[in-house]
Amino acid sequence: MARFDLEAELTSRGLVAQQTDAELFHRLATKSTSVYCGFDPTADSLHVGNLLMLCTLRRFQLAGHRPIALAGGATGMVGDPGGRSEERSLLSAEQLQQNLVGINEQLGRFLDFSAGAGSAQALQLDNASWLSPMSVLSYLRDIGKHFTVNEMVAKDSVKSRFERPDHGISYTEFSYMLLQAADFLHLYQNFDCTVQVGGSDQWGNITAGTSLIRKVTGGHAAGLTMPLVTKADGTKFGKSVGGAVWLDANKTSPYQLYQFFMGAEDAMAPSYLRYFTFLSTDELNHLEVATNEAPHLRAAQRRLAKEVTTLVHGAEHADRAEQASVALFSGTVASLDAIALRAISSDVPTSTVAKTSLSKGISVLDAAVGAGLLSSKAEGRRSIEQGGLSVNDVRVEDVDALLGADQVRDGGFIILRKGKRQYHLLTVE
RNA sequence: GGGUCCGUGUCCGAGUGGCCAAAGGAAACUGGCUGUAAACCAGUCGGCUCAGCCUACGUGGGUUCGAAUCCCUCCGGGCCCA
Repeated sequence: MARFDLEAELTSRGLVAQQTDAELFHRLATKSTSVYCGFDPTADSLHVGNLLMLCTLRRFQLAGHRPIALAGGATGMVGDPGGRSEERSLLSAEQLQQNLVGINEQLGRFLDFSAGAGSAQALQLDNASWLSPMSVLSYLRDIGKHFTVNEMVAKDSVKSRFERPDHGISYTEFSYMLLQAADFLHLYQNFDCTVQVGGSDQWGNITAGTSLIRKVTGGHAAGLTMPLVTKADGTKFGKSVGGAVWLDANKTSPYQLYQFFMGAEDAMAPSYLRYFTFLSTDELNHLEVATNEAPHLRAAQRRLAKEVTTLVHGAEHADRAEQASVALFSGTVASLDAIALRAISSDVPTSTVAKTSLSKGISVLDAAVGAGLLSSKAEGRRSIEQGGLSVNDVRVEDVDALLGADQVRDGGFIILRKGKRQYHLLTVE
C-alpha cells in the first residue's frame, strides 16, 4: 500500500479533535505501529455513525499502519456510560455473539484483512478473549490499583451522570473506562499497539489507557480523537426516516443510504466529503466551491452519496442507487419506462400486490400500509388530507380512493410516494 | 436493613378523583417557499369499521357512578441513614 502523509491527510480534512502529544504524527511518519479503535457491538450492524472511525482506520492502513478493530464482546456486556443519561440494559451473550458476526463482515469493506497487506494487515479482535479470563482480583490489583476514584469521577462521561440527581450510574458502568484502559494495555503489550483513535467522547477512556500503559510498563502510547459529526444545527448525525442509517443492506438499502447522503445539508456536505471519502484535496476544494457557487446543483451531495455508497456496498449497487435516484427525482416518474422501473426495483423499497385483489379494487390506504410506506391508516388519512400521498405522481385526493388495474404501469408497477421523497414500488403479481 | 421520593405517549415533562387520548417542549411527519438544502410559515402528531368505539399514564388487584390521579401487591429506579 502506498504510504502517504498521514498528518496532512488527517489535519487537512479536519479530522483531528484532540491528541495526547505533539510528536505523535512525527513518530507515526517514521515508524509503523498498530492503531486501534473500539466499536460498540450493541447491534448486528454498524451504522453511519461508525463511518468516521472506519474511514480513519483505513487512512492509517493506507499510511502503512496496522488497524485493529476491537468489537468489544466484553465491554459490550458492560456498557459505556458516555453519551447516555441513564443506565443501559445489558446484552445477552448470544445476542452479542450474533452482533459480532454481523460487524465483522462490514469491517472488511473498509479494511484490508488479507495477508497481502503485510505488516499493515488489519485485525479484528474481541476483548472477551483477554478480559473474560481475568480474575476479579487481578483486575483490582493490576488495573484498578492504578486509578484513583478522584480522577475517574472527574471524567466527563462520569461527571455528566452525576449531574442528573434522579439517575445514578452503576458500578458496572463506572468501571467501563478501566476495562477500556485494560484493552489498550493488552494491545500495547501484545500487538505493538501504540495509538488509539476514537470519537471525541472517548477522550477520557483513551487517556485512561495511555496513563495505565505508562504506569504499568513505563512505555508511551498515544490517543487521537476525531470531531463529533453533527448536522448543520448541531444535532445528532445519522438518523433518517425510520431511525438509524445502517451499513447492512438488509436494514438500509443502498438506495436509502445513497438518499441519506444526497439529502445532506449544503453547510455540511463539504465536511462530510472530507470525513467520509478519499477524494484528493483538489477534488474536495473543487466540490466545495461548486457547492458555494451553485448549491442547487448539489454537486457535493451527489459525489458524497456516490462515494460512500460505493465504499459500503460496492460500485454496482452504487450505480444502481444513483440511477434509481435520478429516475425518481428527475421530472416525473411517469416518464420512466418498464426497464428503468425494473432496474430500480431491487433498491427502492418494493412489495407485491396480488392482481386479483387489484381487480377487485384495493384502497390506496390499505396498499400503502401493507407496503410499509405508512405505519397506520390514521397516518395515511392525515397524509392524504394534507396532500402528501401520491400514486404514479398523481396526488391522492380522496381518503377512500381505490387502486385499480388501470393504474398499473408497463412492467407491472404502481409507484407510491409519500411526501417528497419516500418512494415505494408495488409490483403486481 | 431503616427512611424517603419516583415510574406518564418516541424522548423530556405537566397533570394529584369527572372538563384527560392527557398541558408544554423536543423529535418526527405533511403542506407552502426553494434546490431531494438550511431557515422560516402553517397543519398534523395512539389505533380503528372514525360525529362513535377501543387501547394507553410501570405490574396485578381494590375502592368509586367515575381513577393517570385514592388504597394494597409486586417489579424497576433515585437519594439519605446504617
